[in-house]
This record gives sequence, structure tokens and C-alpha cells, in this order.
Amino acid sequence: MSYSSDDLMHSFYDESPAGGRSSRGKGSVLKKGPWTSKEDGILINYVNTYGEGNWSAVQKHTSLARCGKSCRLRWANHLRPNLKKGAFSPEEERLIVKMHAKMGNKWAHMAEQLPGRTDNEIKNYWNTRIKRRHRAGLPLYPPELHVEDLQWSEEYITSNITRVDRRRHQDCLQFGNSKADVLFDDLNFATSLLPVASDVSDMFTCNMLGTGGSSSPYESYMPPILPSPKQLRESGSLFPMCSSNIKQEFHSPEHFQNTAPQKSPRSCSISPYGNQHPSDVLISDSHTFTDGMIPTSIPLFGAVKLELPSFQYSETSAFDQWKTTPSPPHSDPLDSVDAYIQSPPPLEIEESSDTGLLDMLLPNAKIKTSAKRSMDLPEIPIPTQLSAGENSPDSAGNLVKTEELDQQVWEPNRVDITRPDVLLASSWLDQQGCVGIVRDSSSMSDALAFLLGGEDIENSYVTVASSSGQTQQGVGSCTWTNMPPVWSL
DNA sequence: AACATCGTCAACCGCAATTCT
DNA sequence: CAGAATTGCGGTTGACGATGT
Repeated sequence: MSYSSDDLMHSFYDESPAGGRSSRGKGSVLKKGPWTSKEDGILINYVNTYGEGNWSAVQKHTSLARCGKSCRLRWANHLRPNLKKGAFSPEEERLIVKMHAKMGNKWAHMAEQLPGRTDNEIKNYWNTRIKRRHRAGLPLYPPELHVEDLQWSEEYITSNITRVDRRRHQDCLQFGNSKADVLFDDLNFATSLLPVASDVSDMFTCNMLGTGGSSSPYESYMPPILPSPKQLRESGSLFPMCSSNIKQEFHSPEHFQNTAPQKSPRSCSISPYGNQHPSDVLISDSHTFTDGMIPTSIPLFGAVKLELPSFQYSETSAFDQWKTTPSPPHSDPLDSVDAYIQSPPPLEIEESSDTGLLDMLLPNAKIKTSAKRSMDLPEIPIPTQLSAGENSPDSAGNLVKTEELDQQVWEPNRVDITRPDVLLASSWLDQQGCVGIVRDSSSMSDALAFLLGGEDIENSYVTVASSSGQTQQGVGSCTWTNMPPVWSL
């Protein structure tokens, strides 16, 4: 581990005459803070003369008192040609949503697909979006994002993940095979029986729910704790009973990798790769694992990002919301959560429809560009049928950007296995003695079959809600502003 | 008018990977 | 091969303007 001079010096900063901070070290003073137009000009001249890269040499060749890191950032985010400024278009926004559903917080990857946009812009947009939807009580992803859209295709894996990701991928495979093919069938059970090991089980909870690198400010509420391989090995000794139990329940990562996509196009291929890869986000609909719509008391197989569910955003109990009387369809753009409740019972599973942009994205995603990618990226054709969102006041009277994609449209022939009702129902099934939470497509199908076998969905909601009370530790029962630490759940 | 809240944006920070020496 | 330097990425923070109370 090493640090740039900037890193080493930033603690010595003082106030520059221009109001920006400056760092002093190695006999030079590095300015920090906002860039002036003069500095921009110097940097532009430098790049025109020497080209991009070699940012640390900027100081040598110019009078610019900025660290290379800062120069690179300034150039990449503001000065380089072909940068597109201004608000994201609806097409871009939709693209970002889909890409995020597929990639996770891979801002740089997303930026590759959005010519003229920077990773920073996209990241800022997404964080703003999270806040906005949090406030509006909307799910993070629109219902249009079907499961098949979000399945981490081998194509994407082979074409897009970086070498780092590949290594992590491999690590995780190894992790899954030999080190930790131990996941907990019933975390509560394990915790209750083995209180001494609760810290470890919580550790798993964290990882099942979140990624090591929490992405959003809300994800950050959950500590990113990834058990090291060593910890996992040790966990075997901590869970002598559970590990043997659980091994029977879970398949190897290869099992999921190989079987899930084959069983059904809409299969729920939950990633076994821990938090190591954006492919973790494989189930992503308007309510997804990614959204954390499942109470933490439910052991989830596969990593789940910790973007908290919309109903956790509310000050009211999530399950209270789920039990609320349905509101008229489309009565309010912010009612999409309730819209799930009012939806009539799903009738059958329908094959996926076209995946739209996401399919378009995949070929484009293959285009690997150079470090100067932004300069000459091919334009991605963006469908024109996408309509712009509208603005409407939120419940607080603020003008919020309406996520029109979130309007839940009832489609009688579609069962969305990522719907929270189904997911919660799967929880209920567990609690009713049905073995195991949905772990793979077959289990999910079982759950669906159960649900579709005459079970009264509405009653199920109530049952789920009440049964969830058995597990008081769930995040779902917590208000957003009163989130307990994960380790205390 | 003052204050609070929110959204947006730019920049910084820490970390890890890669490249260089 | 090891350590240093550089680069890139993702998370976070703070400034600032707009808006609401």
C-alpha cells in the first residue's frame, strides 16, 4: 500500500489565498479545493502538449500546484472533450437504472456505456436517486426490470468483469467450494442455539444482505463485513453443528451457475459469489434482494446489496404498510409499494418478454475501450420510445422527480418472483415448515407453486406480516431512522 | 428575513491494482 | 523480486443554490 504525495500531505493542508486548501509536503504546496479557470487552462495546455496520463508529471511541467490525482480527476470529469454536461436525459436515466441493476455500483463501467458522462456524474445521480426514492417511498428499481434482465449472463461475466473481478470471481468459487460452502439454513436457529457464535452469524447476515463495499449512503448503514476465508474456515469450528447441517442445504456455486439459468429464463439465480461481484444483483425488480426487501431474519443465500427497501424508508412499519388497505391503482405515483398489495394474485408464470435496453447493452458492454475511452466512444443508440418522467409533488409537498417507470401495472399473467409478496411468502413458507428459503430456481418454483396452488395471497400477506412478528429482529420492522445495527439484529 | 431542508455538484479520501524502478 | 510510484475506482463530504417554512 502506498499513497500519493497528495495522500501523504493532505493532513498538513492550510488555507490558500484562493480559499482552497493546500497541502504541503516535499517542499511543494499542493492546492486543494475548487479549480480555477486558470488552473484549468494550465491543465488543458499540459494535456494538449503531453497527452493524457502521467499526471504526476503535471507539477514538473507546469506551475500547477495540484497533485496528479486531482489533475486526472479534473480532466476526466470536467475538461476532457466530448463531455456531456447537464441533466441526464430520461433515456440516460433509464439506462443507468438498468445498468445498475445489472452491474451494481460499477460507475466506471456504466460511464463507458454513456458517452460523455463520467462515473462521478452517474454516481451522484444514483445517490440522489436513492435519496429521492427513499423519501418518496419508492422501490429502487422499477418493475419493468424483470428478472431475466438482471441475470448475470455469462456473456457479461466474460466480457465485462475486470481482471480484478475475475480474480474475485475465482476466489469466490474457491470460497464456495472449499472454504465456505456453509451458509446458514436458518440463521435464527443457529444464533439461538449458538449464541456464542452470533457474531459470526451476524457477519453472515451482513454479507447476505450486503456487499463488502457498501455503495450508497443507505447501504452504508450496514457495516460491510465480509468474512475472510480464514474467518470462514474458523466458522466451521464455531458452527460444528450448523455447518454440517447447512452443507446439505446449499449447493456449490457451480450448481447455481450451471443450473439456475437452465431451469427457467426467469429463474432466480441467486449469486453465490458473496459480495465480490456486481453479479450479486441478480434478482432485481421493483423490490429486490438488492432492495433489501427481505427481513434480515431471513437468511438469504447470495449477496444482497444493502440498499434498503422502500418500506424501510418509511417511518412506519414496513409490515404495517403491507397490511394497509390498497389504494386505487395509479392514484399516486408514489404508491407503487402499495400497488403490490393491491395486485390480484398472480396466476401463472409467463415467459419473459423482451428485455429491451438491457439486451442492447450487452453487445455494447463488450466494447472495451481504452483509458481514453471517453474520447471516441461510439454512440449508443437509445430508443426513442422512452418517455420522460414527470415531476410531481411528493407526500411532503416537495417537487420530486417522478419515477414513472415505477407505476405498477397489473399484468395478470405475470408472476414476479421478486415481488416482495412472493419473497415474503417464501419466508412464510419457511416459517410454516417448508424447508428452506428459496435458494435456487427450483426452490423458488416450489414456493411459487405453493403460492399458486390456491393460497390466498391477501391472506398470505397478513400471515406474513403477522408471522414476521415472530422474528422481531428483522430490519423490516425498524423505522428508517431507527435502524438497529446489523450486528444487533 | 431568517432558518431549515433538499438536491446537485465537485472534489477529496482510502483502497487496491497496476506499472515502474 | 520488492518496494515505490502511479492510476483507477468507489465512497464520502462539503459547498452552494433553490425551495419551503
